[in-house]
Parts: sequence; C-alpha cells; structure tokens
Amino acid sequence: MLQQQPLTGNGPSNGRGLGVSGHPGMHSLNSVHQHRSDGAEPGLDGTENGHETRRDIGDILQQIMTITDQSLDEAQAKKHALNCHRMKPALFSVLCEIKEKTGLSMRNTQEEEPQDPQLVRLDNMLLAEGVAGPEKGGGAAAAVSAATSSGGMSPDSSLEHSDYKSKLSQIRSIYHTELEKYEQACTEFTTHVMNLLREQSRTRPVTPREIERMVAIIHRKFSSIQTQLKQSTCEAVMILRSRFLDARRKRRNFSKQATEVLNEYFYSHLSNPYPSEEAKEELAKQCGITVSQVSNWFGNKRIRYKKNIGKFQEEANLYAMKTALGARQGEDSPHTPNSTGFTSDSSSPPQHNGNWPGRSSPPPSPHSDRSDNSD
DNA sequence: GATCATGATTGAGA
DNA sequence: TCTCAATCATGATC
Repeated sequence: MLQQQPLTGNGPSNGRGLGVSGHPGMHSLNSVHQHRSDGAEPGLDGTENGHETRRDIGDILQQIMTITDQSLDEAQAKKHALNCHRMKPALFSVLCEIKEKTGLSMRNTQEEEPQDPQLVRLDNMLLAEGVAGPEKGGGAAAAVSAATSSGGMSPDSSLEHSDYKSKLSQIRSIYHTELEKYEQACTEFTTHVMNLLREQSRTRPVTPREIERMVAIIHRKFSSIQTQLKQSTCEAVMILRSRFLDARRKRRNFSKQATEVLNEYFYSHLSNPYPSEEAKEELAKQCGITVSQVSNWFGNKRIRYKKNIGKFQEEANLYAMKTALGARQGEDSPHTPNSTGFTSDSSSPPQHNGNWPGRSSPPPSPHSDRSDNSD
C-alpha cells in the first residue's frame, strides 16, 4: 500500500571523512557530484566551481528556510524551483544520511502497544449487550429474561420488551452511525497525511516506516475518540438496563390468576400460613413468579390480614367456599379443580384470630406442609 | 390529584 | 435465615 519513494542514489554514507561544513553527511555531496553524468567538476575543492557549489548550497538552504514565510503561490513556485535545482539530489542524499543516523534513536520507540484493557472491557460489554457485533438481540434477550425471572410476566411485559428493544436498537443505530463516521474520518485523514508525506518525500526523505508510524499515531488518536464513544454508549445501555430491570420502579401487580392461587393457599392454610420451601417453589411455578416473591407475598398477606381481619373475612369465606367446592368436586371426578395442588386444612370457613405462632414459639414445623395437615 | 392497594425493601429480633 | 413490622414506591381507581 505504501509506495516506496524515490530514494535511489541516496544511500547511507560509507562513514569515511567529513563533509565541507564539517557535517558528517556532507561528504555525500562530494560523492554525488563525483558521479555526475554531465562530467562537470564537482567543486568543493577551493576552485571557482567549488565556490559556485557553496553558493548553490547556501541558496537552496536559504530557500528552504524561508519557504514557510511565503505565500502559498510563492511557496508553490519555490517548491518547483527547488525540485528542479541541480543541487537537489545531493541535498536529498545528505538529508537521507542524517535521517539514517537520527532515525536509530526512534526505532525502539514504536513497539506494539498492548491493547487497552479498558477498551477490551467496553468492547466485551457492547458485544454482550448486543450493541456491537451482529444484531441478534442477545443483550436485549438477556435483559428481558433477567427481568422476567425476577418478576411476574404480566400481559404488558411484552410491551416493555419491545420498548426496551426499540430503545436498545436506537442506541445501537446511533453507535454504529458514529462509529462509521469516525472510521471514515480516520481513513480520510490518514489518506490525506499519507499523500502529504508522499508529496514531502520529493524534497525530503520519508521512509515507509515513518509513514507507518504516522498512520499508527493517527489511528491511536481516533481510537481514543472511539473509546469515548464506546464509554458513553455503555453508560446509555446501563441506564436503560437499570430502568428496565429496577423492579421497584416498575412494580407490576401479579396476575389475577397468580393472586388467586396464592390466596387459595393462604386461606386454606389459614391456621398456619407458612408454606414450606417446596410449597413456595410449587406456588412460584404456578404463579410464574419467584420464590422470594412468594415469600414477600405471604409476609405481606399475614401482616395485613392480622392487622385487619374484619376486612379480609369476606375474602376468607369466599376462598374457603371455593376450596370446599373444589374438594367435593375432586371426590366426584379424577380432576381436582384445586389448582394449587396442595392439600387443604380448611374445608370450612376460616376461623383465625390472627395470632399465628411467631419466631419466639415456632409451630411444630412452620415451614412444612406436614403441620398444615395436622391441624 | 387524592386515596387505596400492593409488591418490594429494610432493620430488628429470634 | 426467616419472620415481623414499618416503610417506600408504584399501580389502580375514583
């Protein structure tokens, strides 16, 4: 890709002798002039030709030194004049030699840098969230599944999912647009700089290694901008995710069916409404909620029932009747209408004064259904 | 917007 | 670790 610039005839010095001005590279001027095909005297020997050559060198150096002070048009014209100057190959050779020497010090400065760990983290996160990489909804699906596993699947949860997905897709779209812009800008800028270096290589030696180094610098700069973009994209995803997953912010009532199942169990075990771990798991499965949600529900229910038994009496009677009806139908048919699948300890209207045994005097087995069936 | 209902959280107690 | 009790935060209803 990188074109080797015309550096022929500008090889390194053989290390012998000093140039006219005492500069170690100046002897190249001699060598170049000694091999001039036009057969002219190389000068630098104290003769008139030598004086002329010095004037030429002085002239060309002066022109180079002052070129930046001139207008663009003047500079262009001067550049052309310099390119055609008869001393240009010699000067070029000297510059090559100097560069060869000074270049040694920077050879070890461009070792391959290890990949930025922060960038790796950001990349991984964007990939996991489904923002980077192929669009497959992986991150969205993960977030959705996490949300649904921590809460009940309400009918409008699919609406939330689509909302989350559309917002994530927006973020993804913005991210890719910006990324494309950065990459395009990087490419354009790199091409521009490379062209500039090629142009400059006509008047000064520019090695391919130098061009590579410059390209690497440009890429590093653009990479840091990309890191910022990735960082802000990650933040946006995190905010979206926390909003979507924050159960407290997005509290949803359990489905009617789930509440029915829980109430049924509660009132049919009113004398000891402490479901065992297995019972909780079964209830959770039936209701499509988590075990901890079942525990929360029973905790709240016990407290609120105890606080206001009168208010819950009607509800209690209703569920007791349902349970009794279910039990009777269960005797008539092999299919039990009792959807809880648990045995009932109360086929008659609930009789409870709200004083369940507390932790201070626990029931025989407050976390086991065995006790439920014994009372 | 006020009020009630309800799921979640928190701190204390056993 | 579980439960209770208080409280918070949000949804539902009027």
